[in-house]
Formats: sequence, structure tokens, C-alpha cells
Amino acid sequence: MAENSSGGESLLFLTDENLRKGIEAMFFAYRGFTSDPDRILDGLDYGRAHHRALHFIHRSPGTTVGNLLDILGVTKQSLNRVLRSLFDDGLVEAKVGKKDRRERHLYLTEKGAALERSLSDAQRARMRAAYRAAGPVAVAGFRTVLEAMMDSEQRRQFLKETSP
Amino acid sequence: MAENSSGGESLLFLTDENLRKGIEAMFFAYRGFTSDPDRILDGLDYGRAHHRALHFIHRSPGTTVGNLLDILGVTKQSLNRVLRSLFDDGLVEAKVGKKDRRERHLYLTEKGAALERSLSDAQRARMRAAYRAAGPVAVAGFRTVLEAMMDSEQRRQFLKETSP
DNA sequence: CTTGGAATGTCAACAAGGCTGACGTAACTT
DNA sequence: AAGTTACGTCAGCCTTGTTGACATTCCAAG
Repeated sequence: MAENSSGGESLLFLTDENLRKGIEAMFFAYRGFTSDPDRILDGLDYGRAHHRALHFIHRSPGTTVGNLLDILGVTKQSLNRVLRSLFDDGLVEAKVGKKDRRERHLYLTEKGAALERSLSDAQRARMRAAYRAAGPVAVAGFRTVLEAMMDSEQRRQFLKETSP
Repeated sequence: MAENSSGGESLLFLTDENLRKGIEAMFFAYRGFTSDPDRILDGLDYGRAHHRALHFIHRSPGTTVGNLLDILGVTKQSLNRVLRSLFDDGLVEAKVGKKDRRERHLYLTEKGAALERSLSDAQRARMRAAYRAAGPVAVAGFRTVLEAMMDSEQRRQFLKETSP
């Protein structure tokens, strides 16, 4: 992963004070990160949970409910409440699996895709601005640290999907 | 959207696909980031909201309730619910302000400091491991991108406090 | 074929922790 | 004396997480 390996070189970036600042940076940045979509959702009858569902269905059309459960890390009951409202409002469609008819494969409708787009446009805009301001080297570092911060199982999942 | 036209220098790190991966990385990393303290809190009668309060009172002993409201960005009713339970359990003390006796200055008790320490130890351990694995250059980039992602007011606050 | 177990999805009820609105009290400021 | 500020509290609502119980579907073993 890295160029370190310790030795004598400066490990000053590992001081408790530095780590504390990193922790707070995560907290404040995550708040900014979610704020734009949250603002859009507010007023519609949806919340952040709906956003997450739309995002991952968009990313992996035809994914099953069980799949989504693994990715989102919530209980099926919790996810179901969200999905039901998305069905009812015609944002998401479920098709019974052909091979295994217990499974429901999820797809965005036109309407669902439109909402997903507006949410993700807002979030991407902030991300793009941050990336552009920071530059490619910083962005690479950003990704490296985030990956190292995930649970190992999560990281495995994250890295295998659509490799570079 | 396309692969960007614009200048000659590689702006490939700004593709929509790349941004999407960054967005997901934030999501998964934040989950890892909070999971260790959450596990500790679970079983005690506290949650993430209590953790946040303890963290910022620890960081700025003697801070006022109003201050904390600004930092945490929640309503006083919401914060009050949390603070009350921390008072009741003897983790936090409030002292009436000397200059302005309307203000309550907040401090951790020994017991509160102990819990804060155990939570922050867990969180710092993960952070340290991630930092160490990624190396100092990546960490610098990480911080740069996070700062660029905050709301501007938030960033101002964040950067002024205890400068490098 | 049938029956039992494993996946998968649904319904009901509850808890944490956000929110708004209204009101009260003490203390500072003008 | 009047208005503003800092804080606390009551009441009630919403989102989104949780468990527990139950229904459906598929598959494999008898």
C-alpha cells in the first residue's frame, strides 16, 4: 500500500492531536457531503434512506433485495419500509426473478431515475468542486485513506466492483 | 455528462464514475469510522449523540451549551435530552458562568473523561491504522479533500481552531 | 410426491434521536 | 423598566433504525 515501513522517518502525522483533527474533519465533511441531497429530499416525503436505496439500485439495476440488505447494512424490515414507499410512488419497480422466483429484482422507473439524477447531481457537484480544488494527488490520497478506514469485508467488496 | 473536454491536463479524476466511487467510499468509510464507538455505546444507555457531546466537551472544556449547539448543528431540545442524561449519570458537569451567569460551562467529570477516552481510543485506533497504512502523503490529501468538502462556514471554523 | 429446512420478503410494534412550537426563568443590556 | 439573550422544558411529530412473528417460495431428502 504505502511508502512507509517506518524506520526513522517522521511519524508526526500519527500524533493523537493529528488523529483528532482527522476525526473531526470526517465528521464535518460528512455533514457537508449529505447536506445537498438532504435539502432536496426535504419537502418531498423522502429521507436519506430513500436516497441510499435509489443510489444503489441505480448503480446496480436488477439487484435483489437481499443484495441491497448486504450493501446497506440495515435490517430487511427497515429497508422494506423504504422500498414500499418507493414502489407506491412509482419510483422503483420489482420484477420476480426468473431463475429463482423468491427474488425481487429492483429497477428504477423513469420517475425514479429522474429523482436519483437530481440527488446525485447535487452530491457530485460538491464532490467535483472538492476534487478540483484539491487536485489529483490529494484525491488519490483521499481514496487511499478512506479505503483503509473501511471494515475489511467492506473494503473487499468495494475494491472488487468495477476495477480500474 | 462526458469525460470532460477542457484543458489538456488529465482531468480524468473528475469523471462521473470516479466521483461516484468517491461518494460510495465516503459512505462505507464513514460507517467504519463510527462502528467501533457505536459498539461500545451499545449496551450502555448511550448513542452516537452522546459520543459527539462528550467529544466536543472534552476538546473544549468549559464550552457553553450555545457553543455546542453551533458545533453540533442540532436543536437545543435535542441536545438537551442528551445533556440531561449525561448530567444525571454524572459524566458531565455544568458550572454557571462567572462573567455571564446565564451561561453554563460544561466539563467532563472523571467518569465522563473515562468513557470519552475509551470511545476515542477505539476511534483513534482505526484512524491510526488507516493513516499508517496510507502514509503521510495520502493523509495530507485526505485532509485537503475533506476540508474542501465542508460547508464554507464550517471550514472556516475548522481551520481557525488550533492552527498547525 | 411430499415434507421440512433455508432464503426471501412482509407486517406490527417499539426506540433513538432528529425536528417544530410554545412557554418559562433568570440575567444581562439599553 | 423594557427588551434581549441563554438556557431549560413540555408536548408532539417524523425518519429510520431495531426485534419478533409470519408468509411465500424453492430445493433437497425421504
